[in-house]
Amino acid sequence: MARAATSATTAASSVAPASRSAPAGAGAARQRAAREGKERAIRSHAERLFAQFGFEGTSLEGIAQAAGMSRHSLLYYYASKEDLYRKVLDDVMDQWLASMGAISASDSPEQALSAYIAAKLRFSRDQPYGSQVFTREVIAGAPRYKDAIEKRVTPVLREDLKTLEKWARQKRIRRIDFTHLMFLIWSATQAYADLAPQFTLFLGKKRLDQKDFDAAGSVLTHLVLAGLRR
Amino acid sequence: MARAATSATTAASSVAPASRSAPAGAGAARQRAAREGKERAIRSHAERLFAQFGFEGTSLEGIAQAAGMSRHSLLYYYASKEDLYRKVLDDVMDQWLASMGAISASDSPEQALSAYIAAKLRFSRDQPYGSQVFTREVIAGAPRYKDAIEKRVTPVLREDLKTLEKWARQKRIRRIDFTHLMFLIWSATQAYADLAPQFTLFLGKKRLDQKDFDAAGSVLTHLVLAGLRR
DNA sequence: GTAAATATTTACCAATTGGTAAAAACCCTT
DNA sequence: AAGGGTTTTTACCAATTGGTAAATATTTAC
Repeated sequence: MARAATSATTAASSVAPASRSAPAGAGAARQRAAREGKERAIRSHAERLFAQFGFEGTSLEGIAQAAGMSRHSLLYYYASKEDLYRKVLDDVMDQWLASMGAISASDSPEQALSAYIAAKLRFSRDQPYGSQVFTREVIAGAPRYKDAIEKRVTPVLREDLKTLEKWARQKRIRRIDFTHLMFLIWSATQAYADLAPQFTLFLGKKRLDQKDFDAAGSVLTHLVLAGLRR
Repeated sequence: MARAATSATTAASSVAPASRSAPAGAGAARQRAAREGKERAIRSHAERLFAQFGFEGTSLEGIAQAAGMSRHSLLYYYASKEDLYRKVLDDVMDQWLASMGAISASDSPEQALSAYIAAKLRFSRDQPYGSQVFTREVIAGAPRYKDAIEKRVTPVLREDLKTLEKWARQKRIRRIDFTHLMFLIWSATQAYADLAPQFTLFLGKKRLDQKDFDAAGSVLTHLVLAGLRR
């Protein structure tokens, strides 16, 4: 009954129709571009479906259909479901690291933390599916991505802790338990992607808009800065 | 598809056994107790497995096996997978409402909010699986439990908002966006159930202990109270 | 002991799952 | 136009899925 992950309409999407009036010799390049486009399309649809139905609940058939190809073609590009899943999460991590970065140690604590929170919220707004896939993986105990989390997320968090610790030594912020502060910022910002359905339900609207994200940022930033004031 | 035609079997049979004024009927009581025990066992194992694998990723076979019975016996107690799933979430909601309650309007804001945060964290500690099932459902867009969330969670949240609003009018707390404040408290406390695997990974331990929950409560309470100070 | 309710087992089913192997079609370079 | 690499299609497969129906066993009440 995985009808859930299988879109009824075969129509599908994506994959730009290879512009063929390309100069001679560019055939290989066009081919490569087409391939990359297809792989990107696959990962993008997979991300959306994994977010909604989880790893086990998403079928390759459903992903392939959404991407406008057969399951067998999909398996030509990705060796297995788990392979695809991991590459989707790789994408998420890449984009997360690219858009986030660590807490800027050179700015003032107020500036740096505001910017950090804003960036994290922007990520939730722009990459809700990726965020959801990530959270689902974590809830399940990270059975397929533990190593990558350990290797890519943990170091960044540790770096941030050092920055906060330094500011505390300089008496620029109050010393509290910075680990749990980071957990709080992480979870509160993450929630605007993961728990958006619940939030919209309560707010009585279809989707969160920019105002909601602004308000969320204001509240969280205000609380964090107030809590760190000496 | 065909699941619409199924039901009424268990519901009908559980209607009062024709009030026989016979001497006690200790046998029937024992039988009823045994049945309740089995149903509780089923729901409890189902909760754990739904938390780990989600609705689609959990098989009735797996639940039945964990509960020490055949899939067919399980289907005797619960008409379908979705029926069982919803009843698991009913349990979660019951326990949540019983252990939480609204923000106490009669206490001082500081007292009431501290108690509220502590209770929510206790729930995350004591019912991590239920919390996870709930969050998974929300991430997926609450396709199977939207009504109950709307009916049972939303009113409580609204009540809490009114309390905060009242305090603000009385100038006992600073007026901020209380809706997003509630979202923040919800997500931050919820995270200690849902994201525990990530937190333990970072903390380098197997499971969160009481100290972690205490520290989490301290940080969150401190931030909330500091942010609400006028 | 017997009838009736309660519970479990057996038998069966159609659909879907992820994946392999090989043949066929397509496209690019020469 | 031919050869070679790249994609897609066809054919298969064994396992698992949730669910129904009926037969059987077990327990309870009389």
